[in-house]
Amino acid sequence: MSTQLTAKGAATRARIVETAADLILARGVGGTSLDDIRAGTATSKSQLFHYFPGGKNDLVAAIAAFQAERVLAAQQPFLDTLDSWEAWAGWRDSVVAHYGSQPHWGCPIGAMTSELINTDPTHAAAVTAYMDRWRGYLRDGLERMRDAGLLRADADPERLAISVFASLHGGLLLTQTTASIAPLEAALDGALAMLHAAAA
Amino acid sequence: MSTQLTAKGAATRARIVETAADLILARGVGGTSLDDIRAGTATSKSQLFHYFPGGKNDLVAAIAAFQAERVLAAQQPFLDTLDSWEAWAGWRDSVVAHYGSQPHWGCPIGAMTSELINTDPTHAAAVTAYMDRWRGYLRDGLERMRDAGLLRADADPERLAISVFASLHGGLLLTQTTASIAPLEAALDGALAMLHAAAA
DNA sequence: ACATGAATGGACTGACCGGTCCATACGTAC
DNA sequence: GTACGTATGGACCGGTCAGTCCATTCATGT
Repeated sequence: MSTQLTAKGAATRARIVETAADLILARGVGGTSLDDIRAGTATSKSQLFHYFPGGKNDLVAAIAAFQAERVLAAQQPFLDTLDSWEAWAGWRDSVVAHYGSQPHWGCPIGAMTSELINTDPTHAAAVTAYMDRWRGYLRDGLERMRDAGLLRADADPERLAISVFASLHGGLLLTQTTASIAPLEAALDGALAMLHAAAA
Repeated sequence: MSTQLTAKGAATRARIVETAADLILARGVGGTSLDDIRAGTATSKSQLFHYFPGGKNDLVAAIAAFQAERVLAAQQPFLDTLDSWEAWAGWRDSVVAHYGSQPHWGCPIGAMTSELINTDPTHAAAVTAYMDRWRGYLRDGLERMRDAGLLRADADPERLAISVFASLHGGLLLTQTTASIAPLEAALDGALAMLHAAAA
């Protein structure tokens, strides 16, 4: 990335990432060609390679980072303060609201993960890092709750966080297959019930 | 499918499906070419089209059915008798054992679902039907448990089944990203804790 | 205005892939 | 043994895709 970017160039690059992210979310990495992206962004082939010298790989990496930031940002206010039962309920509602308002069902990161994990270890590692960070917020909140006496002393925040995280992503997978937000709600409610079962 | 199959032909067809299923499980539908399958099965291009006249679509459909049956068969003895807490614990262990013994991480059906849902509605519908059937076993068991007084009368078997199913598939997704069976165990234990919270 | 480098357009290429086609080998019924 | 249908081999075709290349336009500093 030795080339300089003018304001115009940066805007074009950002436009490419955003639009391509939606295209890939809708049709998958393998199902989206550079020509699709070129058409969708009103750019030319040379621009794609100008801004992403590494070609599709570069672009996919940028999109993965963009998607991950977007997903985490939407929950950020809640993720930072998961130290009370009310906060968890609020997080649950914000997750449902966020994924219910998306033009597509399912989780952008989860979908890319399962598609790339078997074909592109480099990208998969990057995406996995985002998922770990995400799950870390849940664990940290549970840890604080345990230390505050809201959870039983023998509760395992890491393990509980994994379980909640699995419910979340499983629920998101089911929203895809059913084209409905209901499974996500059921999954998250189940996860919260599970947490309450570990209350002090 | 008007052609006749001799015993030899049926054996070849079965060999193609089994081997191709493993290839696709390892590298995805889009990441597996007919040439890969041809090489992996020691057959020729014409045989693939001889046994699957509809081409790759036909083959993928056959593989999806094969995978689904394989997965359900592995749990069948447990799925039919999910009407006690002991049975659920046994199911949990059998699921962990089954997915832990696979050469690859994650769920064959889940992976195909999320890959095909955006590109091939026909296959996605077939795979979704299998997932519904699978989830139905869980719901039926919970219904029997509620009727037997093991669950609270106001428990919603359908909703609980969705939640457990989501935990299962979320856990399987995490086994992929972490290359470890631990997340699945945590997810299933969480799901069982959630069920116990609905006990009478 | 002119020079420099970024931004853009789009034709072109080589590889890959799904699918077709024809030729050959095999097996079985008569 | 011969005739017919299945099983198999592999060359070939047309389309698509990622990636290359060169020409042109635009913006900016001097």
